[in-house]
Amino acid sequence: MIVSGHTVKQVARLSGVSVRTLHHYDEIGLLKPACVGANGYRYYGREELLRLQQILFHRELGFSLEEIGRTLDAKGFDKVAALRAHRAKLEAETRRYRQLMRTIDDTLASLEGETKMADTAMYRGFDPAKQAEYEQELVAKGGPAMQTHIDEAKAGMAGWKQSDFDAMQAEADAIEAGMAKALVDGLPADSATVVALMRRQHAWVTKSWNKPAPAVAFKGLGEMYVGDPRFRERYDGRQAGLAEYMAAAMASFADSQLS
Amino acid sequence: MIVSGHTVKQVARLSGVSVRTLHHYDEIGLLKPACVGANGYRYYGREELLRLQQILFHRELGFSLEEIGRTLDAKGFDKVAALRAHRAKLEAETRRYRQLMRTIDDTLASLEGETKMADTAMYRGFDPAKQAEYEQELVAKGGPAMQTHIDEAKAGMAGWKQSDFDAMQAEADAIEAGMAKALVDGLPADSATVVALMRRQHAWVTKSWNKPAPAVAFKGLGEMYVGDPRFRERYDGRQAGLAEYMAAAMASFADSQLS
DNA sequence: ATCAGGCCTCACGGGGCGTGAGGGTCAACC
DNA sequence: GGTTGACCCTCACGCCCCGTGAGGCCTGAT
Repeated sequence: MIVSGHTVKQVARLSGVSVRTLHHYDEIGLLKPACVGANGYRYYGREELLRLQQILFHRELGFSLEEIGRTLDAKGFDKVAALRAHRAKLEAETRRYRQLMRTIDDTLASLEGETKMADTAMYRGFDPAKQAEYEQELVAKGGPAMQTHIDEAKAGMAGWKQSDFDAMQAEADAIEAGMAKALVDGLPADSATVVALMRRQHAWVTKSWNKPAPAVAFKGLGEMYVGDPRFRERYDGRQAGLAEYMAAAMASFADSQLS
Repeated sequence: MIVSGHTVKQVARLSGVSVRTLHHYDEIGLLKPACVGANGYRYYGREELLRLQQILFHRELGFSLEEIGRTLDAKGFDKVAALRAHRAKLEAETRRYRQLMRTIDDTLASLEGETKMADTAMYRGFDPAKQAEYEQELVAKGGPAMQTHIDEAKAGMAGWKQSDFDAMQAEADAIEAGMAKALVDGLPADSATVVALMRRQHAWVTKSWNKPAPAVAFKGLGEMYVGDPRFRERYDGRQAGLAEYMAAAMASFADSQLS
């Protein structure tokens, strides 16, 4: 058998990661060499280089190595779609950076001009999860900010594949079923069971938006279930009163857990 | 004594960090509360909020908590200058992100068009330390890229204070003294002693440039010591032939260590 | 034959918190 | 004046992602 390809050092140089990192990735099964020589040497081929690129992108975006592995190994994983999603996230990050730069400018102005700055304004841009809140601060409750959220959600989902949608559908279905049962059982919106479901709901929204939903937005989403006929139909069609029940649970959850 | 200020949770909400993180920062002495109640509660004031903001900026830029502490506690620390430096780094990061996005676009094109991509091109933008090399790839050796480096170096140094300069001066002086001695002793440019000094020199350049010097640039810097009369005067004034000796050592180091 | 410069496998450690366990405190309402 | 429930505290263990040797084999050029 002809052994060819790049050695660890070569891959390290190409990609900028350390040799130790490659060893580690091999250890945990994240990136296995194309083949291993009789001497135990690792050899990487083009496919592995591409996979490493994917890994680095995901890592750049803050995923854990385990998540990355699961994502890349999920069947139906679409490289093209994933790359597009990465692009979108990078754009979001650059937006966040711009926000940070503005925060710096504001702080500078406040330091030089001796004008006082609101406590909340000092941290704009640090927490990605709070980014949306700042946006909402600007346009007041409701308004166009919600639209922004939805737009970003769409941008994030651009990188998905059928299997992802299927999985998300399944989870949504499970949550709705649980909520329908809770409703029928007459559980209060803040009962442990419902709170647990809301936790899943929040995780679901987080995933589908590609970022944690801030409390206000989560609550607003719940209100949308009641207000928007398409949503209302969907929920009430499954179980009478489910839309309102969901909204109540989400509001309660938002107030209690995410405050 | 009147105890007032923000509690941990409040600070956590304002800044987006976890309560545990605040505890941790207190533990390691990075961010102490303004005062601690008789009950042991931590209370943070405006000054602490500002310090936390500084910490978050530094953290965002990848500094270790220890480094952050030392920087913030260094007397003569200039908030304004530091903020300006942060801005510069954020700009650099956005540039890197743009590079990453371009890499994505290239990869996408290569995936869709079935055209092959150079192995090196696949990783553009991942390793900040290699960023400069990509820049140099574009403008060929020497040229305007060097200028870019110098400009960025200046931008980085904008965030320094007198004490920093003093420390850097001292280190530079020590290195030069060591090199002068090595020269007098007739040590070859690749002797262990000299290599050790070069390691310090490289670290020094890394610090003064706020990022690791790529091999080509390090070598180029050495050449500048010979070519630029101001540098030449400085070195040869200390010890005849030192400029050339430094250049030779740096070139050798660049070739051997950083290749 | 030698020798630098890769390569390998352990194995320890360390930064930056997450995550309980176990237990006080405080404001508010009964 | 109790009882919540939401805070607060202090340990202390653990996890992730490697950095950093130590100790030893491979290999290609001199």
